[in-house]
Amino acid sequence: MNKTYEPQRIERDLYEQWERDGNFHTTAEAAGEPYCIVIPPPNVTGQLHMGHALDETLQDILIRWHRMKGDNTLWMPGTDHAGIATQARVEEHLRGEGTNRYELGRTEFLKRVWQWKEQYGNRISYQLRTLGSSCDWERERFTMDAGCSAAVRKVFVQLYNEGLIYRGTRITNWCPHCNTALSDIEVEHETEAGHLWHLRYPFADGSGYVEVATTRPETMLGDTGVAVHPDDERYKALVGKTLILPLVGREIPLFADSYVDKEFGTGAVKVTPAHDPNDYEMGLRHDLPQVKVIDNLGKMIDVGKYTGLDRYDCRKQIVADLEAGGYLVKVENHEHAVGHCHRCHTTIEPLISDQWFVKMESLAKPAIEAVKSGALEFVPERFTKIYVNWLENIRDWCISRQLWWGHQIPAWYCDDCGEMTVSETDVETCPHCHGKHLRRDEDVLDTWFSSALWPFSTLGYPQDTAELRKFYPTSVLVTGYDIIFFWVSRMVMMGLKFRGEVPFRKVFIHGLVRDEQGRKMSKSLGNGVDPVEVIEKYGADSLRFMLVTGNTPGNDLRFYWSRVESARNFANKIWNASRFLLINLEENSLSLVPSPLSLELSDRWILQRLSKTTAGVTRNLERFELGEAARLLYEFIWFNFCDYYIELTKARLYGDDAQAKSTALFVLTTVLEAALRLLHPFMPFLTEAIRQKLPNARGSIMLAPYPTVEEFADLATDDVEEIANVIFNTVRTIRNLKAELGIDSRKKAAVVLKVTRPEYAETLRAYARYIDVLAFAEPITFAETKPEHALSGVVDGLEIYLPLEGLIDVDKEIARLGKELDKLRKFAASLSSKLSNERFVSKAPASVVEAERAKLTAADEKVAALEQRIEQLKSL
RNA sequence: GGGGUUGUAGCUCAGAUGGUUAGAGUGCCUCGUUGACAUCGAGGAGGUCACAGAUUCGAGUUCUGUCAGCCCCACCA
Repeated sequence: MNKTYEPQRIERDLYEQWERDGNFHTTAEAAGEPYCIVIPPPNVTGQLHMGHALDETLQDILIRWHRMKGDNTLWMPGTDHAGIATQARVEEHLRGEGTNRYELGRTEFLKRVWQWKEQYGNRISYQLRTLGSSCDWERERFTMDAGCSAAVRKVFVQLYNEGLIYRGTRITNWCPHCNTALSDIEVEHETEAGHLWHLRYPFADGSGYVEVATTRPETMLGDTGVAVHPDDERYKALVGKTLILPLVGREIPLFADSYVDKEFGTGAVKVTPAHDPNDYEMGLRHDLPQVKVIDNLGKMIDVGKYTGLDRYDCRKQIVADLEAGGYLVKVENHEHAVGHCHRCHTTIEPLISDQWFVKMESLAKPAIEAVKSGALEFVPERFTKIYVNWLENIRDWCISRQLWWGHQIPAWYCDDCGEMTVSETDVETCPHCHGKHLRRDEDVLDTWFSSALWPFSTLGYPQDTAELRKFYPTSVLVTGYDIIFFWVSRMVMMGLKFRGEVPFRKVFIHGLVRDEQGRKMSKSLGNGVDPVEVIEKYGADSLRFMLVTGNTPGNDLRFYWSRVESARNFANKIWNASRFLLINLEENSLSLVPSPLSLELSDRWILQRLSKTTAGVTRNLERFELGEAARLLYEFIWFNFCDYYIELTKARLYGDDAQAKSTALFVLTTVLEAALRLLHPFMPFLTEAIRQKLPNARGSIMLAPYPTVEEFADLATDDVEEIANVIFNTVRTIRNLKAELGIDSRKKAAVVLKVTRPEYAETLRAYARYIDVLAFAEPITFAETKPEHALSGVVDGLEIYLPLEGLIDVDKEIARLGKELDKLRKFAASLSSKLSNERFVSKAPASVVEAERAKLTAADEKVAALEQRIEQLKSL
């Protein structure tokens, strides 16, 4: 066994062993309560980033914990076809080859995307493996595999038949760069510094003009009206008159609509129904023509000399021309929210086009009901509100995308009779006219449409499979807060609609991983840390431990290399503690179970601590407080087991008493083995590697039972924490005193103890050797008197003296003790004032009052001891 | 314009149901190479828990307000 833990040497082998042995796999028929998590499918051609690493780690912890608990545990893996992202990637690649998708044609292009998928599709799965993710890889799915595609078809057709999917001409968010429509949530609004142009629109009869204000002057080419508020006194008399659109010469009406805000700008709004969602609505209300002046690529069309200009170049030109024509009144600075494409960040252009939509209202209602009834729970709870608020204000979902990579919409148009047919199976003959001239709708579905079905499509839907019956609803969904709207809410709606039950009982939400400065990790900033690199350097366990500790559910966390190192140090500490045990086991080929078992104080203490740690870890896992659970383990292993317990076994291990030796080895092994099992969900590789070397363990740790308090009930019988703490406090005090005098911590010092609390006397005498060992003291002397030339300290129940004739500066010692005394007196005073407060004594629970009294007694004892001591020193 | 969230040691963060003299990691200072571990051990400095009120015997923890930061949602041109 090497002196340092080297994860690189073992992780791959262990993972392969687990996978080969089928440890990740389960069946619907297996024993145990079903516990299932479906993975948030990463982009099939993407690569692992820190966000995945966090997401996977949390899931793997829950999965491994439940598997060890004996549940029938399934972690369903898979990938997402990621329509726009993947298509854009391949298109970029084609550009490098000097071609494009239009040149290739749809069929050939799709072939290329599938090839691309074959080439890069496994990368992410293998990267997940390096993290230790215990997914049931035999069941790996893809959103465009046959089963998921069948699910998509079935759901689409049923929703269409029920009137919940419809096709319509609407104004939608359009990305001129991606050249497709987007749903509302794919648009990111950002406030930008822009301008407000005030323009003059003259009346046709020459009786002056109306001044309008706009942030987008170029759209004036498509204006078909000007609107004012019906109650606006400034314009009341003018409503109904005709205006002449500058530069164009078109006659447009001045009309009244209550949408207009009298206070904003001039109170008059130019109306461009084809290029603004609000204007579109007003246009419908007032029967205005829709004049389209911007095309799908953001270029001007059908506008004379402006035709072909990019929308922003056109803006400059228009403003110049308006100014030249005397139509520009003024330009103001104006901050306003502008929509950008969620993927490429291009400014969104609202355009009128034919799209497919899902009617959301009736689907949203049960999804809201699900959280109100408790069928679905968010962890942390605050995300419930965000979810409900979004669903309550939901608008129809535009699901068609003008892409080629994705689930093509199953709708066919007949060129003979003009009818449309929506069908689960491909249509070759028009059911209306029996014509053969059918064209399939070219659009594909929003990627999130298939993701919405993920919890049941991966379990076999539309087939009625054993898995679906066993594991649906799944137990927990683990995901970031950034996709609650995109994904979580839609899964809930679809799950309720098509399975009649929520897709998961709980949603465990986590935050984003940020860089050291708290910035979001992003490609463009180049500040992302590659988890694969972290794993190569420090091992998966260190990365996992770093990701899960030091933060709290739902909150963002920062990535620090120093925190990875700290986790690595922890791994190394465990490695070396294990090495210590293994070395000693080897040197003592003793029976592991001593007979009779003769536990001493330190054994009972560590077993008690193990039992309490088990309870704490379990409680925190149950509450999804994974970081707290990990912290408890860290403290137990490092501070209790390594710092104290291991040190205390050395006397026995290096001594001659075979039975004592055997007991120590037994307890060491028992505690370490249990701690490894407790830690396994967090650090799977290290714990497996070590446990395989232990004599009292067989089989993989991942299939071993998770520790319970009951497991240690026979060993951890009595609570010895109080006396143990007295001993440890004594140790700390002696160490302090030595440091005070500049004595090397490893240099042995003589120590005299004066026990003031009789109930401690016997135990302290019996275990005084613990103090020798931990504090590097000469064998302890017990005395009834206070040695004169000595440093002194007090802890509950005893006084401590380090006799150092000749080395003690009495005045300095008096001053030091005086300071100590002051602190104690203050503490005692605050306690006694609290206890003399009648309302405290009468209203606080008896146990609290009792505890405070005990503290006061102890403090008073110490005060008295210090006072005596100071008097004694003064009299010298 | 709504909603959420954060403000605790130099830095990053923990602190269930209100009740130890408020903790950890990291950084800093002083010591330390007898064999589990220098990826370590011992000790230390460092915090009026953003501010102001309220509730309570008791508030880092509950409530209200203020200030500061971050995030999400939203069709004022």
